[in-house]
Amino acid sequence: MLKSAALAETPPPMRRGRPRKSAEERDESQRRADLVRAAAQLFRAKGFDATSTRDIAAATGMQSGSPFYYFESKSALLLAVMVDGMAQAQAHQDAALKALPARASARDRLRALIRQHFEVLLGAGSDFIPVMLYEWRSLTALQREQVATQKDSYEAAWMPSLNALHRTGHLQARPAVARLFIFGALNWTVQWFDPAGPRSLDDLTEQALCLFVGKA
Amino acid sequence: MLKSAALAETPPPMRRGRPRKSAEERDESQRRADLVRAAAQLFRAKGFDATSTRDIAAATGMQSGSPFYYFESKSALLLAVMVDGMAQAQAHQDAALKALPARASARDRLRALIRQHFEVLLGAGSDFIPVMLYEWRSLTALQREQVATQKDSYEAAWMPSLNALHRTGHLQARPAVARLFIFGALNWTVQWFDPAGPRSLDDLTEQALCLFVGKA
DNA sequence: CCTACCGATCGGTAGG
DNA sequence: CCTACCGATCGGTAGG
Repeated sequence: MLKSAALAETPPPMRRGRPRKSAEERDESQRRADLVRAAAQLFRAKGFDATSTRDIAAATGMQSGSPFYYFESKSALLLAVMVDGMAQAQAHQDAALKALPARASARDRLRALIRQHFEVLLGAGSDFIPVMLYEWRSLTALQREQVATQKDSYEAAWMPSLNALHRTGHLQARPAVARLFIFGALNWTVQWFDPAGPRSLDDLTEQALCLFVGKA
Repeated sequence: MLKSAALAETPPPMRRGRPRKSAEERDESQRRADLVRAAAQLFRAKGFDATSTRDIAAATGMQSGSPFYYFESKSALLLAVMVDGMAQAQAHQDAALKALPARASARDRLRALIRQHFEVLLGAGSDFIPVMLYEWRSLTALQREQVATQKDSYEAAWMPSLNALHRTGHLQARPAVARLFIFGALNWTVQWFDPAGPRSLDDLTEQALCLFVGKA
């Protein structure tokens, strides 16, 4: 039962009543979350294939066979990293849009989207999305569909802003292709951005905005 | 001797005199090129770690141990793919720039650079550069330096055009950051572009140009 | 180049 | 969750 929940990755049921989980349940889901976090970090640092389930176990303080108590396969663990990551990214994006004034301009909306995307991509402890971007290949076709649905919904939220900016002539490429190029430009930053370097995420955001839709 | 040549990856010496290579030498360098091409294709399709040297041997019609007669390690084979790929890309880029009219505008120069980059990235049988872009991690630090030098030189050729377009106000982001974003946008196309799809490389080029520096 | 082989590592499982 | 283990695969080598 725990194992199938791991696959479907639905958040815990959140019933209204008081005693939600026994102590053991909380322990188990905590251990499970530890595994996902350690996996995300290792997959990002060394790649999926180069990371052994023993590495992940050790990073979580377990013995070699124990991750398979929580996940039915190494690949299910990878899926969990991606699904959790996309769910977090979507939540952040929703919050960022909701925090915007109702009459914010398309430019301001795009800025907010770019800024929060950088946060999720380059912020401290953000290994989930980079893993999703660079380890597609290691998913089965079925798993890929599942994550693709989340990704499509995440990216679709950008289209209203892009369409509006295209209408006003600020975005000069066709919005559908522009979206692909823009995500490419932003996602590629994980290859070169140095959090310890001189550039801030705010600066990066402003430069990206200038590049795609010009100044002011 | 063959092995060290494989590491340094210098093209065959090309002496002036007549009998350049014996038949065996030509055979050997042909077999070597076969290995590099097969490796590039497999590394791209399945990734470096998921490709065994046995896969590569089989794709070249050899037995399992034979690739090690030509390359001292699997990693040396990966390096060869990248070094050969960058050398080809650089040659194409030089040719594309030389084919331009002497008084071509900065916009035309950038268009030519983008167009030829797409060719090298997405054209038929172009597995070398995608491998270089997505298998960095599998190189040793020393190997990485070697390829980085080639890549720096390749990308440096874009700066005059970007600087000029910045001066005239067509490129609104700082050229140094713009270059990073632009290569991200272009390189990311290997993730989504379908050569069998409706979009042509010419169309893609024009849309990219519009996105970064606007129309006309 | 092939044949035959080695040592190491890996994902995964049984049984508790 | 741990212990103990299996079968498979892999990079690489010796010896011709």
